[in-house]
Amino acid sequence: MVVKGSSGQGKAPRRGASQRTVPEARNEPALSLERIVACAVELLDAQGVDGLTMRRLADRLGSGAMSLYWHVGNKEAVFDLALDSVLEYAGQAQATEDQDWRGAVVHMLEDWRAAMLRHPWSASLLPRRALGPNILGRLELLSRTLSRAGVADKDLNAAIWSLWNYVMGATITRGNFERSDEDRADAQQRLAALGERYPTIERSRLLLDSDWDGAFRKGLDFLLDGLAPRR
Amino acid sequence: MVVKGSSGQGKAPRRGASQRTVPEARNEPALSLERIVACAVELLDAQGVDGLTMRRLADRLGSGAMSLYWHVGNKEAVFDLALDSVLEYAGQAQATEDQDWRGAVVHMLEDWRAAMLRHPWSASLLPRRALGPNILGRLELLSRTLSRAGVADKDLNAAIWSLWNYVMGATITRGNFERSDEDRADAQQRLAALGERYPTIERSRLLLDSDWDGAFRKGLDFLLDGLAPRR
DNA sequence: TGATCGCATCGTACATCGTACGAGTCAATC
DNA sequence: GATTGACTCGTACGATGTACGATGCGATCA
Repeated sequence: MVVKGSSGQGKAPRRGASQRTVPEARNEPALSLERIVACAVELLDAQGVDGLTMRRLADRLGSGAMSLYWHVGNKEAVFDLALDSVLEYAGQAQATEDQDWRGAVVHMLEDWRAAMLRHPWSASLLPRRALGPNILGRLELLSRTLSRAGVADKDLNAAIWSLWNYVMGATITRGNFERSDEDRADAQQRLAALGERYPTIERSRLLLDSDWDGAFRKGLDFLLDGLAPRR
Repeated sequence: MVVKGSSGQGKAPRRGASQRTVPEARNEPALSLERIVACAVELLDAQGVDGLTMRRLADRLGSGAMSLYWHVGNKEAVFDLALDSVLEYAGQAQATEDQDWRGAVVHMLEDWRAAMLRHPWSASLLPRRALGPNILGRLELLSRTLSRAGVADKDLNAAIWSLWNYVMGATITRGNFERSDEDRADAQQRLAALGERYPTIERSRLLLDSDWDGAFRKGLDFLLDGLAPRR
């Protein structure tokens, strides 16, 4: 059993009422794709992208490193699965039917951004062709909502990508500047040292105390105004 | 001599008219930060992010692997320097004085995007706090131009980040979907297989033949309309 | 002239990584 | 009882980033 590419969820091992004896020498509940992915997310949260090693992951799961490869194919797949698993979206069904399409779109995109900010490593995993079911689901929802809101078919793709791009960029940027206080101090000092070369951004304290959330909301509104004007 | 962080460019070795004899046993022109960075970019262009190894880089430069560490500190620094070096912008001085501020902004941002698309690896390096001089320069230019165009100080940071975010996201997304035909066929097939779950994005062929450039331009225009309305 | 010193280069060595390979263990089936 | 297939894991290999120390060089100073 191998999950290739980014798409996979394998069938869970069936194991009935009877317990395996060896793998869980005393307590470990046996490997499964779900456990692996969940544990990978934990590890990424705790140690960041570089902290995720197949060996460490296996240790945490109480198994041998090579056992993982029955379930996942390779490390790339672990990354892809972890990323997609973090981007699940609950509000699929209900909100769509609202006539408040704009509220629905904003809600989904803000939730998206929030999810990624909860897991800062996710931003650095984005630059890869990972189109798991959750990501596709969000795209589908976005697409359907905009379409229902009256965006013409010929403008639909442009609208979707503009919004998606905006969210991606905002998340990545935000993640970059949300480092430790120490890093922030570093940046300030470096900028001050080069102050005369970059007077405008130094004066506006661009790197230091921008209102990220406000800026995100504002830009999003402008985009929506343009893409699908409030009638 | 060590370039720490992302900011550095060290002074070039001074070497007068006389040649060193050992390092360039016959032909190699001696190590320098510039040569290292330029060669790193070449290597990244040719082999992608994973293709860049200190050993390979050193080989190309005709030197030993450890020699690089006199100039760069660590591999991270090489990445940061390569990224920034690719983002140089020529149009600094002249365009700024134009009254056509909007043209200047659009030009700079499109040039930015173009530069990153010329070097597809740059997108995957973005999610890191790399603020080299060229990136800062672009931010400064953007900032100054918008300010001069009449954007109020209190709105300035939000405007800058919205634009920056948009460009980042667009570039990263575009890079992801510009893979080989083979990958594209893969995606198509995968989507078709799951067709019934994602009918809307399948119908619009979202992943296949979107007009990236057009979408980019359109979204950018909307953003600019909102952020700094044409009077 | 020789001694000293800072810049720069590089060989060796080590820890760590992803993972190929194949042997092992079990439950279910024949 | 033999076979099969799902699953686990120990060992091993090649590659990587880089710490460390040895080495050579030109310039400076005695």
